Amino acid sequence: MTAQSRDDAQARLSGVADLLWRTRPPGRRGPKPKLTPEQIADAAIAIADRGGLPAVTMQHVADELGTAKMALYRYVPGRTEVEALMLDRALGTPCEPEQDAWQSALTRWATKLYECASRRPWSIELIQRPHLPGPNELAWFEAGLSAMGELPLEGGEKLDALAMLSGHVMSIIRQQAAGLTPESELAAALAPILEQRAGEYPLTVAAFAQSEKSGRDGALRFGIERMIAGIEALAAERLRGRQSKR
Amino acid sequence: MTAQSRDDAQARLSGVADLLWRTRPPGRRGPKPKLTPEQIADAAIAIADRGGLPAVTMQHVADELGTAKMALYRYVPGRTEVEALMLDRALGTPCEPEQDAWQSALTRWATKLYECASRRPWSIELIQRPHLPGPNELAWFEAGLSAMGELPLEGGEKLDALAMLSGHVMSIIRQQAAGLTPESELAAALAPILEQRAGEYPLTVAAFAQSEKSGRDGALRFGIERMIAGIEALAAERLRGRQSKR
DNA sequence: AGAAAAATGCGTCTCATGGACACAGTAAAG
DNA sequence: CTTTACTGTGTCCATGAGACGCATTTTTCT
Repeated sequence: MTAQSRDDAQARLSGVADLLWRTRPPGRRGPKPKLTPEQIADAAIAIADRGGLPAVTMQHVADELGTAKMALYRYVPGRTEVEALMLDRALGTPCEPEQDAWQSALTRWATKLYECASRRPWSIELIQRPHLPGPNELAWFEAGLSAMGELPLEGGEKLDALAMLSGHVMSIIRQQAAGLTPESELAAALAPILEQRAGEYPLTVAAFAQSEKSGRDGALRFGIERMIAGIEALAAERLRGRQSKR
Repeated sequence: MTAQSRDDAQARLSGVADLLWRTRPPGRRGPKPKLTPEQIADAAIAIADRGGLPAVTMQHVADELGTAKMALYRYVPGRTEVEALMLDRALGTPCEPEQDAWQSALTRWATKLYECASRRPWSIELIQRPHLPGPNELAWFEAGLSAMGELPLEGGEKLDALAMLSGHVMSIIRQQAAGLTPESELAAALAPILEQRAGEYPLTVAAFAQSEKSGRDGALRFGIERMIAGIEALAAERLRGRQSKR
């Protein structure tokens, strides 16, 4: 990595950090700002909700707000930062943790994450690229850890567990956005290929046929349940180890 | 959806299908083609390996091959199709399934997938967007199903299990690409924020501290093991159900 | 009050990218 | 040897991110 590109990265990161975490001094002199970074983010979100992430261009955002494109750059260093703001606003604050067993708390956490993110499929595109997490993202993290309260795992393992669960949620949302429903064009294009080459992919063809017949739609739940069960097995193992040491 | 956009989608899909699944008639008259779609894909792969997906532009690919940009369009409808070819070539064919217990077979499958995809981080970016799967991608699928051979699950559940495992693998690769290692700029930018706001995110701070101290690096393995354990629990449940019915 | 300083709104330019189109050259088929 | 399908590529256009400069507006300081 060149010194140049490292400096660039640093500059970009501190720009994002300033916006997300508000280290900016409140300007004094000069004309009143007509906009705020938040308004810009909201406009961008509105556009993304209608036309997806690719529709979010500086021009469109400016049109949405009724200003000139270049005016936006007074409030936001560039497109990257707009996306960072969009993401953290879209995530929102996680809901309060109710006090119950870690199994149901974690399940609820993952389910809520799903509900929240699947309302804005573009948000997972953003969250899955390298980025500095914002306040809301960290709050979700904190909430997840809190749900695992008395679970007998190390800190690092809890982080891994959260990564596993959130990764699953996002992967499912992507899958749904891709439209692997039998009606989608994608499935329509794949069907004849699969049919023609059934010999080469016998298990795949069989599995899809069986899955369509029973009309399954529980990939999200299936994954969450298996993961919880897997964590439960580890926890049980740990407890057993503890007892035998005694 | 408008009729226009549906037709566009159809046309794009059939272009990809022709390339990936070779339904093209071999041309006869005229000059010999100087290139093949495969060469183009390989050039694009070389570029992506060096500079990531954004560096893959038609211009760069043409430069790499020593031809003019517009020459590429004789062999490939557009950028989308180049990416589809890149992906399927990058995936390669999955390795032969050895005959052993489904647990180790599935674990090996996921691990191989990891090794293969983490060599080319850009491939997960491609595989995670809506696309028509190519021969190699389907072969991986088939291999995964074959690994689950005698596992007492329905077809749909097996699909869900594969989605869960592959989702985890991809999520881990993304995480590593983002560089959440303590040396990365991203971590360096996050650290002071976390420190300053330790009060708001106590569990997060604690978990990261604990995880750094023990130097954990097993997120991939942790997830795979938990998932296998979770599937195992389900399988055991099924078998118990079967026996009690008898 | 008046001047200086600081901040804003935004027009203009540049550069990269994907892709449409046309035209000339080439090699096989009749 | 003409016809014809197919190839290589130069030209042109639309769209997007962003640098830069300038006029304008407020606040602060003398």
